Amino acid sequence: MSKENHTDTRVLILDIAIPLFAEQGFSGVSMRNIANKVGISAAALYHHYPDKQSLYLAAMERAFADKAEGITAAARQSGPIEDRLYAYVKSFTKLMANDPNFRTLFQRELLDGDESRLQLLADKVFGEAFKAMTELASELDPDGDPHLLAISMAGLVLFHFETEPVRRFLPGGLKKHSNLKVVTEHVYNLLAHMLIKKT
Amino acid sequence: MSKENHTDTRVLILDIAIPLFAEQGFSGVSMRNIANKVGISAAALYHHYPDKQSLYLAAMERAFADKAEGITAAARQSGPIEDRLYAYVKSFTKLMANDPNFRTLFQRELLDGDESRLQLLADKVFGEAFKAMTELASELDPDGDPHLLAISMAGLVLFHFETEPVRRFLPGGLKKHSNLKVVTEHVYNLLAHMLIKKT
DNA sequence: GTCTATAGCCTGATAGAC
DNA sequence: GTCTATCAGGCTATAGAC
Repeated sequence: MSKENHTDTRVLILDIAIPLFAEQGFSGVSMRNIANKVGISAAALYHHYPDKQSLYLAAMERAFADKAEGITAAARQSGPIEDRLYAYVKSFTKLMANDPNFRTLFQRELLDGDESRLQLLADKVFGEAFKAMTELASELDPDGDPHLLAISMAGLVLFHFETEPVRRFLPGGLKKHSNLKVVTEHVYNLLAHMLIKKT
Repeated sequence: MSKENHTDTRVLILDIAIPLFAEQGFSGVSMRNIANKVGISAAALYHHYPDKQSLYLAAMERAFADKAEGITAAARQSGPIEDRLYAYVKSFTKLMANDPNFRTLFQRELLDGDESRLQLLADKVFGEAFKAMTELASELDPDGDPHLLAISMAGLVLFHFETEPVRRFLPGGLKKHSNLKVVTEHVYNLLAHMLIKKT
């Protein structure tokens, strides 16, 4: 039916490569590393992907596919703005807490992504979700800059997970501080102050 | 006087290596890359540092030295809490805006740092500054968790710079959104809502 | 679709002359 | 303190058998 012959191996390779690239980055992972874990030779990898770059891009596409849809839906659900804000924070936090590969690869792309990869990230992964977030931001603070507030709303969540490995060495750092519910409540309460001020 | 013979070259190597490691990460930079830029042979590098790992650690130590002192001082200056909060946000934003190598290396260490490197980061680089931030957080929200709020206060600033390469592809993204003053005012206003609620 | 073998290059690191 | 030369091994990628 389709032009290409999609075998199980083709996808299996990506599912093995994704956590490897997340943990060690593009230049930290070799084709042999991936091949060994898949259980085939490095040469066989080249039957499925023409080169390492293509394999990496295919892995990113799979790792990033449809990940932000829950966030978009949460920010746009019906109901009072408090509920939408809470649903947004919860779904964003959930994504970060439950999919560490996604989060890590996103961080790595921010550091290492070239122009075209960043454009893809902005358009296909976060485009619609970010638009929904700016709409929410406009309601939260009609006089402010929605882009700035949307970025803040995202950073507020992400940074709690980004700093997880180092926080246990910082004063007051506890295990519960990476807990989904704890982060959700904290960030929601912080952002909800804007509403309290307005009403 | 000192046991080791500190030549200019020893420091020059680090100042060349720091931006390279920031841009391409540990595994993306070779000893030959560094040597070429310094203008010496790769073998000469090994006269100054026993191996690549040691050179990298020395580069981190130099890149991170005394960077957080301004933040500590700002958070602990005398005056009303509004002023201290503003001074903190401004000094943190300044550091992130003016020292991209520092910021990038910090992000990379969060991704790739092993236990001992993260401990060093927590103790020597951010230890005192983070303590000052938790004290500020306690004043801002006496009923909240100061560790959580301190993390939020940092993430709120950092994320605006972390996302700089991708924001121009997102709706509403403008050049001014990485501007020092714009970010400072935005983050300060956001955090100040907590004060308004309390007073 | 997978293998072995290998080309050609880059890697970290060392030896020894100057 | 820097050099050239080199080692041993890893890297991406290809050739060709099965």
